[in-house]
Amino acid sequence: MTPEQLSAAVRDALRDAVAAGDLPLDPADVPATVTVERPRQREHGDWSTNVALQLAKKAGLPPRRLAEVVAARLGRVAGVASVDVAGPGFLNVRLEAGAAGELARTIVEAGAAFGRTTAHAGLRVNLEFVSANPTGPVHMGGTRWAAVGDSLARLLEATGAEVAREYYFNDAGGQVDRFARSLLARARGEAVPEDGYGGAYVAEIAAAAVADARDEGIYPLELPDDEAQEVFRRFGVRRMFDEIKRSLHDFGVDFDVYFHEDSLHASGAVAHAVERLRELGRIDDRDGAVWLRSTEFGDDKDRVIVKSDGVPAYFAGDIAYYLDKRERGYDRVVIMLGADHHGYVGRMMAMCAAFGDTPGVHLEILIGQLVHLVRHGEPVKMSKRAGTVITLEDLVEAVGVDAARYTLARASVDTTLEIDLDLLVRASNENPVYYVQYAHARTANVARNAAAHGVRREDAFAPELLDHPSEAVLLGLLGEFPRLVTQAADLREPHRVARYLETLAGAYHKWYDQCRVTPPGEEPVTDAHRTRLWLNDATRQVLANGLGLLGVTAPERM
RNA sequence: GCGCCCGUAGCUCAAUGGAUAGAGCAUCUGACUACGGAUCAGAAGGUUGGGGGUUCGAGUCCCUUCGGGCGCGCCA
Repeated sequence: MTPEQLSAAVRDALRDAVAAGDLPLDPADVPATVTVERPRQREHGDWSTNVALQLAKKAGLPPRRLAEVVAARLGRVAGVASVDVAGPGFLNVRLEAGAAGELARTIVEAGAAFGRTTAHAGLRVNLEFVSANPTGPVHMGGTRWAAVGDSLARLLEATGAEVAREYYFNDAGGQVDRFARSLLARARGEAVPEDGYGGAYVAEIAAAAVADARDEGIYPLELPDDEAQEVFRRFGVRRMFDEIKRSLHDFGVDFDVYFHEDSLHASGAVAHAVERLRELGRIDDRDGAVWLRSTEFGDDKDRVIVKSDGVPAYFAGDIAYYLDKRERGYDRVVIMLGADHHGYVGRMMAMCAAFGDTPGVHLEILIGQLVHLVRHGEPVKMSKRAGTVITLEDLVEAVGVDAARYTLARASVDTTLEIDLDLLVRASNENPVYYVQYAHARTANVARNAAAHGVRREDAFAPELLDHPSEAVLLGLLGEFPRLVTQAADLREPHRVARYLETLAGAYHKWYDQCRVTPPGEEPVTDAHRTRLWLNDATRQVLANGLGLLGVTAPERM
């Protein structure tokens, strides 16, 4: 019996009790879906619901009385072994071993599809993340978003949504000019300007840009400053961007769309967006500039979108970009930003409302806290100027893709994450990812071993034999997976998947320690062994599916 | 000054308003001549920064206070 089936059974018991006149409730007050959860304490049963506590006030009954009425009816449902009323009015349900064990076959037969839902079927989501400027390699903040964002995309896809992963390539404006000047200086063997970019990569990119230009018959070092700078801007940014794309690809993250800020201006999208806002009456012309009256939509001040010198402000690009995404047909525009950009949220939401959309629905902005690095017990000071930035590639080189992605994805983005580089490098085997991966490798090993000893799934499936306490725990966790996926997608919290996998891996290791799939020595193979192989393979499937949602490999051997 | 995020075990972090706040690491004690010991069993470790409030029930919601991080431009 799945939790969904149990939830429906509780609801039906409530409805029947109301219809029979046993409960003084309006039928409309019976919730369509009753929340069923796994109690923390095992003694509280396989599943628990607080529905009696929630309905007590409406029914005008003490919660326990109401719970007892439901318990009497629920106890007669096939597959339910017992129902207890506990504490202030919780209903604690125990399932019969056979009803619970059936899940093992359900999972094996569903395969990779187990955990996929239709919760967001039909929803078109545009998910923008990383979007690091092409003036340097991806640093830790961007790396965190790469891991979390890609995982969120996978989660949304698993719940039926159509997701576009998008990267906003910020190639207009002053930062890129400063980068070009730095490249030029390095190519000439000079020091970079005061406001420029340091770091060894600048010289490397500069050299590559010179080579790329030469291939097209251009020799920037023989050109006057302004022309040379333009050459470095063009070739240098392209090189840098290729580097960024490659490092993300090696990290397992590929984008569907790389959107160039430049193109918004070239295509007239900025002008189009301003025109649209003007039609809607959201625009003021003041002091020679064009303003968005964002204060009418909750912003703390109005915002300039075209400066008095006629140049669009940076914000104009974001406005045009948002409108462009909406016009491309996305129901949800989700943008992931670092905490250092959270001051931007107010004007973005105001802009969304100014277009007549609903902030928080059509536009969603997820703020992730920064990643702090520690080495030798001291915070690592990072400076783009000094070139002491720890990059995505540094992290991968230190611990590998799996451990890096897992470490970043297992914490809530609300947490300012602290990563100790010494610990990560020296004790990388202690990363929880190995605990989970080892559980998967172990399931594979158990299956190999079973095959070698003639334990075959197709010979028997007797779920009532999965009656060991560790099997009840394992089955309960396996049954939670689809709801966990939906919850993690709804809340935009991929870290819940990682935490779940750690719990599942723990339950599996414990089960492995207590229940054998292959009989020891010369003992005969029984239906219990064969049925446990189903459970082993079901666990393997869920571990693999879960790791897949995090973009982490599920190894057969370690 | 205003705004957002955070404060939970020695450390890094979990916990839809639910029952006795959990993992990993670190520390200590145990377990295979049995499917891989990257495992398992156990011990120890907490006034969830402090104080009020709402609720049958608060780490979670509200108010207040302390501490930390980040932001508040006709920069991008």
